[in-house]
Amino acid sequence: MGTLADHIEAYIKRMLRESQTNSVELSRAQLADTFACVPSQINYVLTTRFSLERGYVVESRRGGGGYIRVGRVPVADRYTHAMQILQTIGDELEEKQLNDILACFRDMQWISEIEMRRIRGIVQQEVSTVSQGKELLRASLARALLFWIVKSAE
Amino acid sequence: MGTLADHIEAYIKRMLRESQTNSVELSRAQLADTFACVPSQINYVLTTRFSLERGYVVESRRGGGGYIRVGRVPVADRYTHAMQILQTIGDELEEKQLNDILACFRDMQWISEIEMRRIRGIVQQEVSTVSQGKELLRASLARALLFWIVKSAE
DNA sequence: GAACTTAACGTCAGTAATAGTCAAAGAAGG
DNA sequence: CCTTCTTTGACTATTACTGACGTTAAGTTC
Repeated sequence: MGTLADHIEAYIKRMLRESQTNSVELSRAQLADTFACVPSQINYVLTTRFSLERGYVVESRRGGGGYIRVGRVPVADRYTHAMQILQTIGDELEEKQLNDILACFRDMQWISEIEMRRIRGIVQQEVSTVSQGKELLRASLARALLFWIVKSAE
Repeated sequence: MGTLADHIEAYIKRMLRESQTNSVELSRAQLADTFACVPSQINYVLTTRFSLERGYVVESRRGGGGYIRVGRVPVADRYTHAMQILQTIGDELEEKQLNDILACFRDMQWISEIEMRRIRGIVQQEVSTVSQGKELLRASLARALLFWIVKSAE
């Protein structure tokens, strides 16, 4: 006997399975009405169950004709490993750790030597623009760029 | 389905694609009539969807024989243009500005619709992990990812 | 050619329709 | 108990659309 959030999650996932396009468009208010709950409950379900890490992208628009679109991003098996490594990146990332990860990606031939240098360059460039929170920014940038590459390779 | 504004936007973009000259001339009153709306709705669409930030120029003239001309911003060298846009990103970047840049990149066919969503997803994901400096982080992430794409396309 | 008329387009503020955020209360499980 | 997950609702932000009123250009009349 699941919670309300579980039911809403299942409902959206069923819609996704039934859609040909791998994405569905919802109306927050209408969905909330269907499940007789407050609209913000829908946001709760989306943030807890349909995160990028779990393989979903959520877009939305407010105002008249607003909507919420939930899309499935396929996660290929051969990149599961790469994703696992990305998930080891914590809040902060030292330059040395970044180099380790880049070396790992290069060794796995997920990126080339040139791309490795390019990533280092971009990250260094961006990190040098801030005076505080360099490790935080480095972690975000590394995750973002490597995630992009992993996803693009699919 | 989309809103009225979305339809008018699509209509104008189709006209633009079909025109060889990279620009189209409209009659506000006539267009409003076609879509059965008030004329100012056309202005709304033009300011929200065809801004300079998104890579369009709009000229118009009032009075008898008045017109509205919508054109794509002239792009001599696509790479240069992309870099120029990236350089307009300052220290901070609001979500709205990011959307404009992404829309512009998509309209220039530098990125696909799917890639646009992916970037939005990655940036949202990363930005949501911090409590402060969201605009700062968004600016860095956007620059890094888009720079990566531009460089990779060279 | 000044005044008037007509035909465009522009602005702005208000209303309605959506969605997002956040903190606090409640429930469930250890 | 204590922690973590769920649920709620008050408040906020964004987007779409309309209509009244303003501005500009071209044509017409005398």
